[in-house]
Parts: sequence; C-alpha cells; structure tokens
Amino acid sequence: MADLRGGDLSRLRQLNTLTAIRALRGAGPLTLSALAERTGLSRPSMKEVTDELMALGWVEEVPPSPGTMGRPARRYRFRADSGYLVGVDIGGHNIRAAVSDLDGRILAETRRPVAPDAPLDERLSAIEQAVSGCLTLSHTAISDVWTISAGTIGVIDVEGHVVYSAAVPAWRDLDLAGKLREMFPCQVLIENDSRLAAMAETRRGVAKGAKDVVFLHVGRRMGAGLIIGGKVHRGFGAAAGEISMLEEARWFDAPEHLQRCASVPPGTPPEDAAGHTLAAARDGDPVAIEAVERYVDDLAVGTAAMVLILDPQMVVLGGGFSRSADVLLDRLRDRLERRCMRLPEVRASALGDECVVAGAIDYAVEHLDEQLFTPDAGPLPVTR
Amino acid sequence: MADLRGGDLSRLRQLNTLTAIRALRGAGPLTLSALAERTGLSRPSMKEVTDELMALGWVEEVPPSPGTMGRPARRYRFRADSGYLVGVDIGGHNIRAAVSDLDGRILAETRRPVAPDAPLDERLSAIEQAVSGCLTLSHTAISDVWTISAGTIGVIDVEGHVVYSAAVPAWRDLDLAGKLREMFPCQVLIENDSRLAAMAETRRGVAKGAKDVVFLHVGRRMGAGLIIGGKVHRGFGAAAGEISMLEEARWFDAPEHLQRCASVPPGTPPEDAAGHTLAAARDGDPVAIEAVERYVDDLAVGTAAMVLILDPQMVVLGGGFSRSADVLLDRLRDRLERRCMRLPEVRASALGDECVVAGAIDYAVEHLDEQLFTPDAGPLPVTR
DNA sequence: CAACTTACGAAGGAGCACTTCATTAGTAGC
DNA sequence: GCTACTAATGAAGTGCTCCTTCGTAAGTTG
Repeated sequence: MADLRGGDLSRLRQLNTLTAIRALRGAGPLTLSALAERTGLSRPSMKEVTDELMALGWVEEVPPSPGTMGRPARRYRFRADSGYLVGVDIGGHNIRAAVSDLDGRILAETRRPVAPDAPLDERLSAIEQAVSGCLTLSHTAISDVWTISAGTIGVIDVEGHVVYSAAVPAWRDLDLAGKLREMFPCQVLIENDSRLAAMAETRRGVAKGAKDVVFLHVGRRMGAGLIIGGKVHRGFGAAAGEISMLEEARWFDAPEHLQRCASVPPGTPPEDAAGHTLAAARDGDPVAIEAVERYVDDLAVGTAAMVLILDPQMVVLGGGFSRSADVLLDRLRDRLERRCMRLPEVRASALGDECVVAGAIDYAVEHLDEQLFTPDAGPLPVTR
Repeated sequence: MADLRGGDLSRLRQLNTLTAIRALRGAGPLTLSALAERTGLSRPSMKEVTDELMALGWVEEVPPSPGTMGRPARRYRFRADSGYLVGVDIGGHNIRAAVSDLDGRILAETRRPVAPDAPLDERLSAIEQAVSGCLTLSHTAISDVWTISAGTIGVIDVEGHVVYSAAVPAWRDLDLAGKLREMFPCQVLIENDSRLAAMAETRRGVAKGAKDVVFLHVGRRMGAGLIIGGKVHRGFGAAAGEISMLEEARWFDAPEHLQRCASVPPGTPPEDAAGHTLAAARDGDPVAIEAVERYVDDLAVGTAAMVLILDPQMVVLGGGFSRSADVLLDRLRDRLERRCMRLPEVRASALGDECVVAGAIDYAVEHLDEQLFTPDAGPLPVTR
C-alpha cells in the first residue's frame, strides 16, 4: 500500500525515461533498436527518450561499430563519468578511500595509517587527506563528486551520528555525517563497515546475486553484516548484527584464542599475533591448530545462531582473518553442519581489504539508483 | 533491476485501474470525487476506470448517502464478497479453519480437536471437516473460495512439501499442498504457523504497521516468526526462525521448567501443566515463580540472539503461553534489557488462539494483492 | 557498380487523461 | 411552494505519448 498515485501521461514518459537509463547502465553501449527491444518500446519513442536524455547530459553517443552489415546504427551509452562517488573505510588502524564513476567502477584508491588512539582532529584530517589523495590520483575535482559514502565501526543512527563504538574511543556520540559535510560539499552517507562489506560481496563478490547472506567480518574484532531480501538490513535502531554482545554466542572473546596462542613468538606486535597463529596452523603446528579449533568452535556458535534464525543462502567469511580462509573454512563448515538444519554455502570473501571501500561505493550507487528510480522524485536533474 | 519493461499506454490505464482498486480496498465506499482526489486522477478519467471495474465485477455501486448538501454523489465500494478466502491452522491438537472475504474480514470460524498421534488420513479428513464446517456457517460455496491458506508446524518448502516436523510424526515428507489441492479446487498456500502468526500481528495485532518484528510463538513447543522489512522472512530453505535447534540458545527444553514444576498437582494432563505453573506464579506461589524465572531465563537467551541480530522494532509474545503474558512480559523485558544493546518494545499478542488462522488469511490476502498489483500480470480477470 | 542489408526519419493514427462548460439533482431559506 | 445555492454529472474539445507504416540513407558484399 505504498503510494496511491495514479499515472499522468507525463509520468509514463518519466517511467520510460528511467527505464532507458536503467537499460543502459550495466549493459555497455546499445543501439537504438537494441534499447527499444529491451524496453519493449518502439524505436521512434525510444528515439525521443534518448534525445531527451542526451540533452540532459545523462547519455552520450559513441561512434558506431564498423564492420557490420547494413547501415551502421548509432550507439548510446550511459555517461557514468558525468559524476563521481567516493567511498571511505574508516578503520581503527587505516583510513582507505576510493573514487568511482557512477557505475561503481573504482578509478583510484588510497590508504593512510592512523593510530587507533589518535585524537579526533587527527583522524578527521587523515580522512580528508585520503579522499583528496585519491581525487588527485584519478584527476577528479571534488566539485564533480556527487556522494561520499563512509563505513566505520560501531552503531550509526539514521542521521549519521555514531551511537556506539567500542573500538575507536574518540568516535562516540560524534556527528560524523555532520563533520564530513563540513569537509566536503556533497551528499554524505554513513553506515556500519560490516554491513557495507556485506553489500560489496553481494554486488561484486562471491555472493553476487544472492538474496539472503550472512557476512562474517572476522578480525581482531567480530562483526556481522546481513543482507536480507537483497537489501542491507539495518534494524530499527541501526544495531542489527551485533551478536557479539551476547555472551552465549561466544563471539566477543573468540579472537583471543588466536592472539594469545603459545605458538606466537614473544615480542610480536599484537596486531600480528593472530596472523602468526593462523600461519602456524596452516604449517601444521599442533598448538596453533588447537587454538584455531577453539576459535572456530566459538565462531560457529554465533554464526549458527544467525544461520538458524535467518536461513541464508550463503555465509561469507570476510575481514582480516579471511586471508587465512583455507585454515578456517572447512572447520567452520563442519561445525555449522552439525548445528544447523540446512548448511548454507560457506565461502571466503574474494575482495580482501577493499571490501568496505567497495561496499561504501556500492551503497552510494544504490542510493543513487533509488533516487533515480523512485517514480515520485520529480523530473531528472540536468547533469551538466 | 527488476524489470526493464517500458510503459505502454494501456499499461498506464492498467496501473490506474489497479490504483483505483487499491484505494477502494480498506477505505469504505467512496464517491467518484473522493476517489479522484486520492488517486490524483481527474474525475472523468476516474469515471471510465470505475465503469470498467463495475463491468468486470470488482466494484459495485451503493446507494448515495442522504442528508448531504448539493447533488448526492454516487458511491462505489470494492466487492470484497466477490470471492472468499479460507485460512487453516493445522496444529498438533486442534484444526482451526476460518472463512473471510477478500478484505480479510473473518466471517466464520470452526475448530476440530485431533489427537497428536492421529494417522494421516484422520488428520486430513479433520481438515476437510473443519473447512466445510465454516463454509456452511458462513453460507459460502467452495466454488466461491479463491484461495486456501494453511499454516502448520515444521519446515515447509516453497512447493508446500513438509520437509521437517518434529511435532506431528505423520507430517514428515508429506506433499501437503498436493493433498489439499486434491481436496479443494482452488489455489493452495502453505506456510509455517509461527510465520503466519507473526504476519497476523503486523496486520491486525499489536505490531500493526511495524516493519521489523520478532514474534515468539511460545507454548509447549517453541517457535519464532520474523517480519523483516514488512514482509515475512522465510529464508533460502524456508527454515528461518528455527533458533530452538541451537543448544546454546536454550530454547528447546525451556518449557520443561513450567511443565515439570513441583507446584503442578499430580495427575494433571501434560497439556495443562504449564498453565498451572503460570497461574500459580500469578498467585504468588514461590515454587512456581522460581520455575517461571528459570523459564524466562532460557527464553531470553534465544530471544536476545534474535534481537541482537535483527534489532527489531518490537518483540511480540504469542502462542499458548501468551495468555499468561502478565507473568512473563516484565520478566522477559528485564532480561532483554540487560543483554541487548537497545531494548525493543516487548508486547503480548492480542489475537490469542486465532493468530495462526488470521495470519493464514492475511497471507492469502497479501498473495492476492501481489497478484493484483504486479504490473506484468496482465489484465484484470472478470469476477463474475 | 548493382544488389542487399540494416538503420533512420517523417507522417499519419489511436488511446488515454486533462480541462471546461452546461446540466441535473438535491438541500436550505423565505 | 418557490427560489437560491451546492455539488456531482455528462459531453465536448484538447494535448500528450506511443504505435505503425513507408520511403530514404548509409553501409557491405559480389
């Protein structure tokens, strides 16, 4: 019972215009006939629509492809470069940023280390530097950026305030969206990093096309991102996926098994300890294997809870530890098989460290699509 | 990226026709002007649409309301009685059935007891009797029934096969939808009972309008139904909500605390034991209170898992034990507050034993709406 | 260079919704 | 009982969008 608005004639045109854009996105350059066939419209009507879109700057003509029979058809493509999107991953130890076109194709990427206990100003200026760095790399002006989309640890409310963040002390109660809006003159979106990573997996990763996905963000901290019905699930208070708060789920302290393992050489910096244990387990060190077994035992409890509650199509293992997925995956699968009714596919992320940045960009793309393809949004804006 | 179909002129008309039906549903009889205003169409256009709908039998004229200024406007209403829906609750001990009109208003209801260990044939014939009983009560012919929608314990796959059912032995591996199709000459829908009850709560119960709801189906067996984004969440293998399978969630044996309580008089039939304990706790019996405390302790673990994972707007306590919600609700709220990040609203179902039947009917209504309001479904069928 | 293939562009036609205006059927006041 | 007022009705005319059809243009192939 969403809207009760009946259709005007102009609305039909609007609908067809948007359908044309939609058909041009993703698919490469298309001829008029191909477009007409895909959308079900006749060529003359399609012509009018494309003319309008060209005038508005959403679509441009590309040279016809030679070597074809008959008169060469003119081809049109979506001008993905008529605007740019920026994704930011505000992690504890690193700030990553990437620039993409409106199709979400990443053009440049940067990374800046930052201390976990750095004061707020330092952290914010690292963000600014990371963003301007990748803008420079991709020869893009900030004025051409339509949306900046950032992911960070913690619970972020609908307006972009950080409600809660265990990992970054300076983050708490911060109006992050407001701060970023002061820094950049464009639309700002904020989301939880695990949710963004989950999104990236369903858009461009191993879970491409899956509708119900549980993404495990495993590293020195545990997080989860849920895709339900093909959409990111935020929850009523934007706190969905925080299963690590539940003692019985045994997630909170699970990484300790890896970090405090006796096989880690003394003097190893704490951020590398778990990596050592996982590597040792891969090489057959029995002490390390024992630690990994205990780690996966704990990981599997919270995961089984999510699988039993949601019955997803796939569980994706991502985050820092997913580099050692070969050590973890079969063990996790084994535990889940015993605990769950139906074992979902269990796979490792293929996106690695870029998953949050990519997800932030995918989130911005989705936001753009929603703005475009919501019928009641009024006429298409001019892009130049 | 759902459909790429551009709009035809006829599609615009179709869209407006459906919008008109939509506006007439729920809202009572409407005048042409009122309809036109709601849908945004002009009166002349609306007139054509209503004429068409009258010809097809979807809408009928009602006498104009007297006592109004000016020329009395003719009024139209949706013919909710041009078809009927039947909802069935196939429980362990009872079969319930109800007949409703196309708006989901329940016209008649019946109940037939059946033994939990009854053979398949007996159970199926009880279903047939329950359905024909309420058809007789409401003076409805089976040929006027468009859809039969049934809810039952267990995991039901997409085609209506029972994949798993712990409670009803004869149920396992049954093609329930097929059996019902043999019995009744209409569309058949099958769903898990907890999910249907959850649906009823968001359509007509305490969770009306809420988008994310966890429904606890508590009684001698534990179940859960999830509403996510306003829709019933089935899961990829239709096994969502089966948290009681997880040992750590402590749901499976939770009812034992109530059933084996020392305050239950010896000789009480097992199905009444828990009711006794809950009643005794209400009266202040310390032994019973102790049992209830332990019960809610366990109930809260699995519930907290769902709340932390999904962050719902509301938790609804339903099922047999919800009659004693006054004893349970505050205790549950207290536990959840301690365990969860954000305490959702916690409320008791107001629908009682009818919740599954009502949900089955709501499910059928939703199915009908989807068929009607999916643009690509072709022209409206004639209803008479 | 001729024949063939394929796309383009203009013209004519149909369907749907909008606006406008005279008409009709009631109620309220004298 | 008559007149004035109100609000819905029905018909006519207009505009927009999309469709079909047909002649023309721009290539490739033999």
